[in-house]
Amino acid sequence: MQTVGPVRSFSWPCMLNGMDVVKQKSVHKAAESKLAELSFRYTTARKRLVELLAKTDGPLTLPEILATDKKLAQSSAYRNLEVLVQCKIVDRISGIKEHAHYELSEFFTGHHHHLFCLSCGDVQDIEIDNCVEDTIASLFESVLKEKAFKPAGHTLDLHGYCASCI
Amino acid sequence: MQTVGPVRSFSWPCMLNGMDVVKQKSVHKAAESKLAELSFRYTTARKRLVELLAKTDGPLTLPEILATDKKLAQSSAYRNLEVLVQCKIVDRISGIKEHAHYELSEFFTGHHHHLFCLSCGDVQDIEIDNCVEDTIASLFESVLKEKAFKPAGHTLDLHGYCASCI
DNA sequence: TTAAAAATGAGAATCGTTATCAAAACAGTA
DNA sequence: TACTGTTTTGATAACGATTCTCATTTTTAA
Repeated sequence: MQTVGPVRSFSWPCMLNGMDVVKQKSVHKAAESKLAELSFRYTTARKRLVELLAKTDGPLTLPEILATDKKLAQSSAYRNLEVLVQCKIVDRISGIKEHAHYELSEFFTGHHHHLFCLSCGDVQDIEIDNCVEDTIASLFESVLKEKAFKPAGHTLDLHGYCASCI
Repeated sequence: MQTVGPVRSFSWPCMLNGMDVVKQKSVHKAAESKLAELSFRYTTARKRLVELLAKTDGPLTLPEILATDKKLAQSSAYRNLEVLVQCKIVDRISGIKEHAHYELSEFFTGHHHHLFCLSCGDVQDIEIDNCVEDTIASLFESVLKEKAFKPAGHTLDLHGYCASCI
């Protein structure tokens, strides 16, 4: 069961999970070129990871990834996800519970945020209002003034209880 | 060296790190009563933890806590911090780097957010504009409508590089 | 006091993640 | 194609933060 989500208002190459075949191809192309920039190869194992994350709606843990694609070896998956994160192809979300979650980076999915289920540890994507984003951006400015701190990004995550845990 | 920070605009019992002796006493009183609610005792070890966190400016890791108070045992410190978190006396901040950070809960310190240093893993407290908070609150509303998700809190954290890592 | 319950602390165990290393796959060159 | 050096792989071991175990100590309440 794989559904296509709502269209997001970001410029190319912002794409959605559950993206169609044409878009998936450009994901692979972009991934390959991003890897090449750091002299990494776009191997079969790495392609399988990107493929899997591209067709999945929402971030996955490593056990979930391994369960979905039985051909992936644990140690290689960890190593390759690290490489993909380094090349900004994948984002790693360190959650509240045990396992980290992985998803295609915001380069592909567009800037978004997360819902963390405090009960089961599941993580969902959410988009938020541009006006909130703008406010956060202005917050950056004031932090820059008050503190000697060089901002590089932010996380605005909501914690609560997901449908299956309510 | 222990300084008193700026006054925050939250109702009692919002207090600051580096709080004075009188306020520290009320922290202990509140901690004791919160523990009692769940039938926990306010033991010496727990008091030492609260004392330490109350007089420190910003969240601490467990190694930092043990280094500061040599009388605390590692396993007991972990166990007691867990109890204190459970009683909402302490907040646990799972950072980007290895160790989690602990600080007095927002019940004592007021609602605030964090700066994560991507380089050294240090975590600082920051306060943000009420208007940002309001926007986030309204965000909750829309999430409630769109998803079957029961919100319980949020984190708005800035990632970047702290003064000593720039 | 005394008995039951809770807390302690040293060490062992757990578990997500990372490192190791020999074998396999690959790229470039002649 | 064969050669050579580099990258990747995957099984396994190691690591490290946190949690668990359990005998001992402390505390509570009768």
